[in-house]
Amino acid sequence: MPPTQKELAKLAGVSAGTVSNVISGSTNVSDRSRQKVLEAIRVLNYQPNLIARSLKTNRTNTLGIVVPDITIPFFPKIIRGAESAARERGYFLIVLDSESSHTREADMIALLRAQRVEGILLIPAGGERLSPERSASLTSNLPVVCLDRLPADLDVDSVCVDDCGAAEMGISHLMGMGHREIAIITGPLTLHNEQERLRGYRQALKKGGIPVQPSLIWSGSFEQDEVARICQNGLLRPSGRPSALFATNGVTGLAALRSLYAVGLSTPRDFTFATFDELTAEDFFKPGITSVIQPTFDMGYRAVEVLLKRIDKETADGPREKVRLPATLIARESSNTPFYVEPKKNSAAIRKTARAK
Amino acid sequence: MPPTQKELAKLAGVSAGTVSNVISGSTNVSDRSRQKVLEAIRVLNYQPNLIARSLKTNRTNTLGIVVPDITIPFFPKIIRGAESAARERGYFLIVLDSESSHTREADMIALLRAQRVEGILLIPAGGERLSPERSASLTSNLPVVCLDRLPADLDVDSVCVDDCGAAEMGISHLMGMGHREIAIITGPLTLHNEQERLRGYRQALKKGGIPVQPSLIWSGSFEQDEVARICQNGLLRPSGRPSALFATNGVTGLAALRSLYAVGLSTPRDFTFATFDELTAEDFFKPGITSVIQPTFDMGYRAVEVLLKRIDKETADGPREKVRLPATLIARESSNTPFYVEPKKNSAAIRKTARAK
DNA sequence: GAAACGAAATGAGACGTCTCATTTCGTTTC
DNA sequence: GAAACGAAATGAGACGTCTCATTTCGTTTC
Repeated sequence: MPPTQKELAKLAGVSAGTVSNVISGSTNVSDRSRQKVLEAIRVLNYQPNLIARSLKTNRTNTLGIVVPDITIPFFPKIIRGAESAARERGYFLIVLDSESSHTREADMIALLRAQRVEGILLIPAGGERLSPERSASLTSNLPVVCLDRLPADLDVDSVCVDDCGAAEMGISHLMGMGHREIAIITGPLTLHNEQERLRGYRQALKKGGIPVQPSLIWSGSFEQDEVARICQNGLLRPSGRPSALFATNGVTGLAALRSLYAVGLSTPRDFTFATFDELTAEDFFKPGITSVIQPTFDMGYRAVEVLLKRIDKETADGPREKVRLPATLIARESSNTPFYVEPKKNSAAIRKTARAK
Repeated sequence: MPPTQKELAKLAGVSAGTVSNVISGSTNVSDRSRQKVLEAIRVLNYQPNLIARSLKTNRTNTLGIVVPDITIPFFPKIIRGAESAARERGYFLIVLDSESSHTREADMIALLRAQRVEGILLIPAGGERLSPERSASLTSNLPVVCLDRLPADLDVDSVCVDDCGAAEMGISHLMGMGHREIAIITGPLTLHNEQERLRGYRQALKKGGIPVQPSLIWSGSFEQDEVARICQNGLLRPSGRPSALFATNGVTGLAALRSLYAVGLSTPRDFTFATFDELTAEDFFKPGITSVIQPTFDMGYRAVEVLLKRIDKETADGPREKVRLPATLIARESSNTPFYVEPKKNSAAIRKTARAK
């Protein structure tokens, strides 16, 4: 059994209260007593029992983060940022994985609550929703900051990228390269951020005076097979293959690339491509893939800041924070070739690709 | 404040002891009392305070895992396996990141210890070592299972891949394709597993009757710049470029590929390549990269099994377990072209590459 | 040197839970 | 119906820490 303060007190020849005062840094301790206690700590290799302390102080100095799938590289990057901010402020961060299941997510939150964490960072799972009452009760009296994906029906603090604007930037880039037939493939549209990104697509087209074609909106999934099916369907549209494809997240984007490669199409030869998120080892992909990059570290970092503000009694009553961070576009080979459409000769548009060089 | 058992007792009209008996599942409770308590739990939305329970029972049902860098995809996969095994047995898993620093690793372990986790999975940080006494004291009275990287000076339970055998398999594969001048690039050789993989290299060459050339052993690093320097140096050897390169881990392997691409060399055109570990989105790399794949999920899963065996009073005294799991080789385009060496004509070997159609 | 004062030290009590010895209760047996 | 018995319920005490009211101590002041 690890040593306790009582044993320290005995060894140092002072009372247990004095030991506690030394450890918690009270000033009303004489140098002589402090030295004796510190010596005892050294001798017994004492480490405070944080569990007992938490029980008494009702503080755990611990935050929790629940992510949908820790094996998707996007999330560990956010965790890194969150952990950094937490540590700087003297908090621990417990990482849990909901495996993209709302049920499991509820379990994880209940667990963190039972562990008496002081607040939670939540990247909501996709899939089936809990009833609103259920999810409200899960987080009642517990500060929660949502990251990346925002629950439609919950009014909470949140940190994410300016999804609409970021998508618009990506699409504008493609339009700037001369594309007019730009398909978009999304993740599940039950996710709020996916909806926003789709909105950004519409917005960009509108600004560019290009009509939105329903046959170019491929509303998608995170599943490889499903994405493959969607791509196949999309390619079959009567007016032919689009010249460019934009994916609203890295998982779907990678799945789409795989599917298209599988049927013999490659970028940039057969289609121009850009995607949300950095595909891992992106600078190594041949060809390089144009990406809309989210500031993952900052997202985690900022989210902890917002959460701690909510936890702090002084500032807990502030208005809901909705942090929107800007994304960055990195243009690479998959999209940086200008694309020209010849003036219509007959009903079928004729496309040609001209390579600069 | 969340409701307590005392409040439950008041509402249900029974004593606090009975409430506790219901919650902890004792049998000596009448159905009538049990129903009343359960009803009270429902009404108050009671959740047990795990902190208070832990203080009393001296059990936390929590394990910790410390990884060097959660953003390296290899580690989250291990975490997934560990979390799975832990959950099945009713344990929670706290994930911490040592950021490859031994000092920070020590802090993380101290933290977990103060949190009174029941055991630790440790993937040791590289870099500067702590003194043996220090690291021994860190883990005294606390079950620890080391994963992947084994500390040379600590006798602990461990789970890792058969590093030597796995490397031998990779090298044999290259030899089987006709290569005789095979360079190996490693991570820091302070890591035990890197040493073992290098040993596998020597062993494979020995069995194949090929002499080991010091100029083909590029002892390396995880840092991109350092790896680039090492590759450059390696290429300058008097007897010319090796025909094949084997990397002993994914991080170094990816860095090496980048460096070589940067100087205009590509695989498989200019050199044959294989590496430990799956490079993320590997099936998407062009060309596909031959990999020695570690059973990451299983490693995490097995490690928790070993750890729990050590925690369980019944089996805590068993002999040290040294689990060695087999790796798998997946041959892809970067290495699956047979390579022929023409019989020596003069002192300088003439190489030629024949591509099977 | 007694009184006054502030600093230092003490020790009781509590955080929410579980355990276990003790008490209460209901049923069975003769 | 009293005695015996086992099941059910109770309540005191403890886990290790912190807090805070109280006490002790040492120094200063007149």
